[in-house]
Amino acid sequence: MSNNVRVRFAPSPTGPLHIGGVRTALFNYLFAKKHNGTFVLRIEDTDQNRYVEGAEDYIVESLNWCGIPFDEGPNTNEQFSPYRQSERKHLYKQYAEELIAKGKAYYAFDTAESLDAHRKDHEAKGKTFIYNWHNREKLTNSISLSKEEVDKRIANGEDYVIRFKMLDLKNQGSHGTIRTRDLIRGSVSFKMELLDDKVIFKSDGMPTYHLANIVDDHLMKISHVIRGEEWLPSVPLHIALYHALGWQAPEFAHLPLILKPTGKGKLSKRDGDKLGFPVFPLEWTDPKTGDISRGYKEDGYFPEAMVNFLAFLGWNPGTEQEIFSLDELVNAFDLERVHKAGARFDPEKIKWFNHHYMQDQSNDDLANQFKASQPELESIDVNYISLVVGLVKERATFIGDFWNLTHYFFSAPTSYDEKASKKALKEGTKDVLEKVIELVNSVDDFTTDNLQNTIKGWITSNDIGFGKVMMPLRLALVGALQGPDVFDIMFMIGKKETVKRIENIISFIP
RNA sequence: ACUCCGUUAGUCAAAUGGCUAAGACGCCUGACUUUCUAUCAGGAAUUAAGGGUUCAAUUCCCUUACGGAGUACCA
Repeated sequence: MSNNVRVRFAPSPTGPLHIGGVRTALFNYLFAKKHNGTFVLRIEDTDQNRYVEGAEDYIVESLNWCGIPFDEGPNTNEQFSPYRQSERKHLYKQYAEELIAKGKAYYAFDTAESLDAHRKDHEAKGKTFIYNWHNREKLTNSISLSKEEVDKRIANGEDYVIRFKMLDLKNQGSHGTIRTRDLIRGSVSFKMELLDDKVIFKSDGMPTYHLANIVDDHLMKISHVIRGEEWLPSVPLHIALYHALGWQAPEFAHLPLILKPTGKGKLSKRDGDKLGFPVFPLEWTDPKTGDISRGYKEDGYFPEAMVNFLAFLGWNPGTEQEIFSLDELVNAFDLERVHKAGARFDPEKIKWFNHHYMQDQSNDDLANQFKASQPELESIDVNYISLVVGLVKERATFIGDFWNLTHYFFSAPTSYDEKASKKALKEGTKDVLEKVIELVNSVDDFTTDNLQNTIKGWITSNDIGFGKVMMPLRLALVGALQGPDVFDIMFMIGKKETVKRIENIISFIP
């Protein structure tokens, strides 16, 4: 596995890229980079009905925002292009026909309605309709029909699909099982007799996922297929297809699914709406309905935080280290350490990662982001904002938290928190604050240290009790009982403003 | 219903056929003779159940339960 590692992320452009898809892409990326391989993006747009305008661009932008760009893909002029299946349409039919010629596939004329009827009929009897070896001779296809009849139907332009002959009793004799090795799950086996004859080529002239997928993986020399667990049941089909075409199958690795934070099933857009967190990397506007789905980026998450969090959903390094840069992830990543069981999505934990990555950024960087996001700060010196940010950033998770945390650095409080007032404003508070004004005025060199020494000195020498002074003082400056060190706040807003705010609250006290 | 996959605290999860089953998020408590959503210190909480194999099982095997996925001319 040196330089021959080629992996692909192969989404369908049917809407915004789901967070689970991002994780799949991430694991592909990590695996590729770990082995000095190539990460390919292939757009699987074989279903024209489900194509959604803008979805492909969204996928590309999302990967870029996450910092996991592809090496080959649409609009890169690489040797295996094109990378959109719709542009590779001409490639697939010949392989379907090759399979027919080899007796491994056949034409089928059954209409969707008649198959539906069969399914309903079976269901009513408590059985499952499977189109395969046990009934294919009774259905309408090139096995049950004469060659003339088949030719005639095709010549008449009748709709047909091509089905893969999954198990051929005449040639394969026993039913048996098909066994394979999955890089994550180990040995996996399937009973051949229960498998159905899947449609590999549709009546609209397009291949189905299964055919297009293996043809492209083969042609693009994909060495490892890393995809979601929902594909595990298709593995026997894919392996049989590789065999039938005389190709070597790639290695498979099926990733565990990402589950809802609570309740049953896999994570869906609805869970995000209900519980108030995004399930998409970027904001998405539905081109048809105009509905907007929020994105991690717009909600204030840093891509590093999301990537770090996602990496730990279904994988861990086996050490106690949790904070990983992308490079460190590449180094540590190993498919063997990927879990088999589905992982519940925890919106709280990704916040914790975000908080952590916030602390890593410089005050200046954060100040610039803060300033850009808050109209009130337009005329404020960014250096001042930077100092403010430095005082509060350890209690912020998002840039969007800053305003709530710091507005009193920029303008005086216009009201006082009711509960805090009850707690802080007691009998005698007025006198205490009046004395504090005196003390503040007496500090000529207005620094945090000088303020602190003066006021704390006064408190201790008069044996007053810190709470009696500090709480009303904080309330005067902030409007609530929150924020960083009171002396830092006084220093930042300056002597004049400090005095003004204390006078304000004195006049507020009845 | 059938097929496949899975199951360590509320969640993400580590570990080994054998000492008190890591760590993180969250939660609770305390501290910081000034607040807190921060910080620090503590705490509660887990091997799904039942059978085997074994001197010994969370680890290996079986059964049950539960969970997930798939059973489309969707991917």
